[in-house]
Amino acid sequence: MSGEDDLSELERERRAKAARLAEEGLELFARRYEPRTRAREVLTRYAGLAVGEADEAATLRVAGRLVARREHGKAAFFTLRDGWDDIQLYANVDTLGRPSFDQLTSLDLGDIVGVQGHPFRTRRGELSVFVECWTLLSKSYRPLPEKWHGLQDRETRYRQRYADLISNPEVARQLAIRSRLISAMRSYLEERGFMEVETPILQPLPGGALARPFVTHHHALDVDLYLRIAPELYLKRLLVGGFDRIFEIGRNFRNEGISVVHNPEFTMMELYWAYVDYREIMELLENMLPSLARIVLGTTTLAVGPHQIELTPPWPRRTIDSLMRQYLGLSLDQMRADPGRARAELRGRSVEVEGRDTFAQLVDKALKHLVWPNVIQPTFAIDYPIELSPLAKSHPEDPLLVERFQATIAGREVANAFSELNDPLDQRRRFEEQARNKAAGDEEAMALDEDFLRALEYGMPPPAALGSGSTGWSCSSWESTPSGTSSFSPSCVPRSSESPCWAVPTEASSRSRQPRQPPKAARAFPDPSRRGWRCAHRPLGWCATIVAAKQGAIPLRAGIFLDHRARGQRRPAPAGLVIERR
RNA sequence: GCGCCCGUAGCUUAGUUGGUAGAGCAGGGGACUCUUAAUCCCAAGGUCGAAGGUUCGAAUCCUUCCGGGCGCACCA
Repeated sequence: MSGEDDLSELERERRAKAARLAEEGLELFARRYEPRTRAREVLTRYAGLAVGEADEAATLRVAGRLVARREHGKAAFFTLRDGWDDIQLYANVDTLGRPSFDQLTSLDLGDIVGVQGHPFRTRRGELSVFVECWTLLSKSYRPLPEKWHGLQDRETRYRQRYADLISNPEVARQLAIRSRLISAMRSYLEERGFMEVETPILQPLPGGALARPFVTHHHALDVDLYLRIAPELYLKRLLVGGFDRIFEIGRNFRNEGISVVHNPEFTMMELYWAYVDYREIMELLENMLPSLARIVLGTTTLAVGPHQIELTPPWPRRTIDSLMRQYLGLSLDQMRADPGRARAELRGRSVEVEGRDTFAQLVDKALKHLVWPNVIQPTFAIDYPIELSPLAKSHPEDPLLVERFQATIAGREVANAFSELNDPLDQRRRFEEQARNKAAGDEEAMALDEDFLRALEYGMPPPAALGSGSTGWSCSSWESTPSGTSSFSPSCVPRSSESPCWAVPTEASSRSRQPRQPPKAARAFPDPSRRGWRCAHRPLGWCATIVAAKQGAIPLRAGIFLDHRARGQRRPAPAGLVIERR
């Protein structure tokens, strides 16, 4: 809790008002409000009430946050927000009595209240709850963002997702859709004989995808572990063990750039199906998505931007070769044989390419810049060149192709699948290829996983697999409103004030007094020689930078943690050392 | 990493060729018993991200720093 000095005028005003209400005998933070009816249910149950009509026999109890107030002397209207549904309240002096009415109208926007009353429809036609009595459930000490424009600032919206959700209920609705989608997907797969499994997130070797991993450390074992970049290799081990239809929905972690569609931690569904190839996976997907859409949205037609997307199967299958011919004017063979010409054709279509781009990268860029933007309706792009897909099984008719598809909807890659390699010797060769790339400086190259190869050597039934990231099947492609991100809590660059902060008392402070507000968990002082730590160096405030050292290639700085009462003094008493994560 | 842009009251913002800030919402006081971005009246709220510099004078121009956003690249 900040000291009074740090509060804005508005916050002081709210605290004073809260104290006043408490004096009048109001409990500021109640325990429960039960039974209660959700706003959504009230709105549907009484949708049939005619204008001006009231159902005085009914008693409703609704609860939520006051987000707007319209006073009319001896009457008042409120907007109560319950989740992402708003319902109007009407109160007047005649029903509540003067003291209760005055208290109600003096509440702050943002306060959470419970209200008992009956439903009626106003003369202007809005279904409302006529307040007969009310209870304060939680006092809000912070003013809400602007009621009409909502919270706009992107940074604040991501960092303070709670404020965003209060202020922009559309975001809450999108997240609820996403949640229902995942739930429906689970049921759909289970009904078709797939078993949900959980595989390690902490892995001794990161594998199954080409990406930079996050590293962490197991202290008891004194070994580095990696947060998984994909569950793939562990799911395949389960296939070896005999499970023939499995899937996992969970987080993957990739140490890459952060953007609206790329969170370093993201949810992904991976599915493995033994004894089939990518054709069955295509059928599964083109049947599953419309089915989920019907459950979650009640329709198989989606509005995405200006486009109407129809999910009904079958979706067209287009080979990469035919897509290249159509959009680039070159076949795959031509591109492979003459990358220079492919580069020229791409440049001619104003796609930026670099001289060192390989055949695989050129195909990738052509897909991304020329093909996907033009493929609006659900489509399977199939039969990728082998250079793009080191883990896929080769095509029976063309050794330079693999059995792989990507499903795209409205130009977005929704899923990626292939018939999986199950020859351990072949797999070993491809790992070794990756090892050479690693040696050549490719940070994303896959590590050779001996245990995984051993599993394959026992024999894995031929499987096909599907991977689908949540950005593909969440709001942006399922709903027309772009809400920024599909994540409940988007990752942000940590702020110095939000970074994990540890402090240990120094001699000086243990002799004097502890700072009034030491950072929480001020217990351990992590070894500063470990990567990724740096000093907090806020210029004047809680700490001051005292040294800048260099440890290996990592610049390190440690700081003195000051008792904040000592601010402004010439020689403040150091209360501890502070370091902060980069 | 590279490029472009931004930072003004709790929120949403205006600010002209440089003359030390003007609104709306929210908050305070008052009026109003069916409003819905309610309305009307009154008053209050700002070291214009920070520090330097140029200038008689800086929110505005310059430099540095801090915080952030958006493209591109990598990728889901």
